[in-house]
Amino acid sequence: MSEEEYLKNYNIHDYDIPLSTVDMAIFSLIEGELNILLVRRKQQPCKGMWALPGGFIDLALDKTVDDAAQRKLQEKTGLKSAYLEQVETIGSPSRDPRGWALTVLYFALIDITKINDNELEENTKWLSVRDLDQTKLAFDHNLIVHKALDRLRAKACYTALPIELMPSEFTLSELQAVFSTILNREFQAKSFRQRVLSAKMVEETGKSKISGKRPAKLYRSTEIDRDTYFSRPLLDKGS
Amino acid sequence: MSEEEYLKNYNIHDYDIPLSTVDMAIFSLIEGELNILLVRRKQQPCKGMWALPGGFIDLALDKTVDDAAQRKLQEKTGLKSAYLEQVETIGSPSRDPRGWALTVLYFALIDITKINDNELEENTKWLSVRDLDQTKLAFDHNLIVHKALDRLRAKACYTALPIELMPSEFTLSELQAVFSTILNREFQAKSFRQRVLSAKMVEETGKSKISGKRPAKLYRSTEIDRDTYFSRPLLDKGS
DNA sequence: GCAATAGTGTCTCTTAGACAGTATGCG
DNA sequence: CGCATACTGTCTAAGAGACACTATTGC
Repeated sequence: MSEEEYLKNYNIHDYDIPLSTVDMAIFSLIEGELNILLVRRKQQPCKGMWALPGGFIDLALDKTVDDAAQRKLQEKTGLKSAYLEQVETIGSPSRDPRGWALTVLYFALIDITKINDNELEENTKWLSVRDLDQTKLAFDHNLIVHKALDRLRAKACYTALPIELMPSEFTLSELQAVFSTILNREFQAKSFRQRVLSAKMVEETGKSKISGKRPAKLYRSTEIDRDTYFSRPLLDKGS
Repeated sequence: MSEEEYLKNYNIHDYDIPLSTVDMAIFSLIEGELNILLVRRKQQPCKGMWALPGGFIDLALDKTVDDAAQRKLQEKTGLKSAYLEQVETIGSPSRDPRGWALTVLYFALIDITKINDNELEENTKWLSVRDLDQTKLAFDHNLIVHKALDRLRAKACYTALPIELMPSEFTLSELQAVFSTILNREFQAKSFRQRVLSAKMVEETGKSKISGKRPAKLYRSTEIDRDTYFSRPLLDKGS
């Protein structure tokens, strides 16, 4: 049989295949806390429960899996661009009552100041990651949100990824506070500044932020930051 | 409508969903070279071409995606255990002529001395990764094998992962040679030994390997190696 | 002894962390 | 001025790389 004949007779609906979704762990910083976006499920299954934003890959709309993630991000936040990274794909027959379900988990880091509150859909809320363990989410979302968090924390140890959570201009004290929040440890101002400056992860804007006390220089992120590593990792194995 | 009613009426075959596969980049060391396992496709599509081992997730056999990867590994190599890591999930409407196809890519690191050659299926071969670019593989497998290689190389910069390619006992000179092969750079014996020993990635067996010249101490991998980081990465950004 | 491979002593350089000290704003 | 926050000077310690050196085998 030729490939052509084979394809003519091939019908995907003849096979049992998993249902395929994308789930998004969308993180932002609100009042110094790491938050994650949740949506209340409007439809069965798990109707009424809080869940990660996500949904089926749309074979007509999505040219890649990343496209599906991008589309979900835009549907829920209105944002066309943000840092997006695939974390892991999880599948099992028991995680969705409809059957063997496979989901591609992404995390997104967004600058909360870019969000118009009126662009947020109804039945949508930000939850501090501190409160995650007291919140029962739909499906296995409690589990997978931790996978996304673990990835974010791991990457924060050796890259400047948390910069993606910042507004376009920020002070180094603010950035240091963000790393402290994510990694749950304190840093010395001297060595923190040395790290991010010598790795050229940020550059001066020339402007300053006047906030009552001594003005702080404002920085912006450079282009080269996503896969720029610290010369030594911010070891955090202990905590 | 209750969840129960909803599920009763739900039929996955009513929807257009991607076909879902697992692909395996199985690496081993043969004569000091990193090799990858390829199989010649027995069936349409791409019949007769060399491809990564892989196949459909079997909803009856596989309880997780990792199970599917594990099953494929065993079918092709006979190995029940090996280091297995999910790399990335790739999907698009064009990568498989049968339709929108989603594949979960894994890499496996195996100790070649554990393979019985007669357990290898027919139409299976090891290819040196050096020769990959001269070999046209089925589907987008040239592309995705590079994703697996990139992951392996990135992890070799900061973890002891290449130990998984070694036999159960090995000398530090041999291990150093493996890192050199993978990362394509030389290392100083002094600092290399210092790194792996101080990170407690290996321990002495008490035995020695007599290979003509001065005997070399034999080491085995410790339990803690997979996510143990070097205190500073083996920077390799240049090459 | 010699060749070859295994493994070490020691110096230098870079960088993280500690911590005290200086700088610059406001009231 | 005092206070708070921003930022720096300087010392110490750890670890990586360079490289010469020693160690242990077979022949």
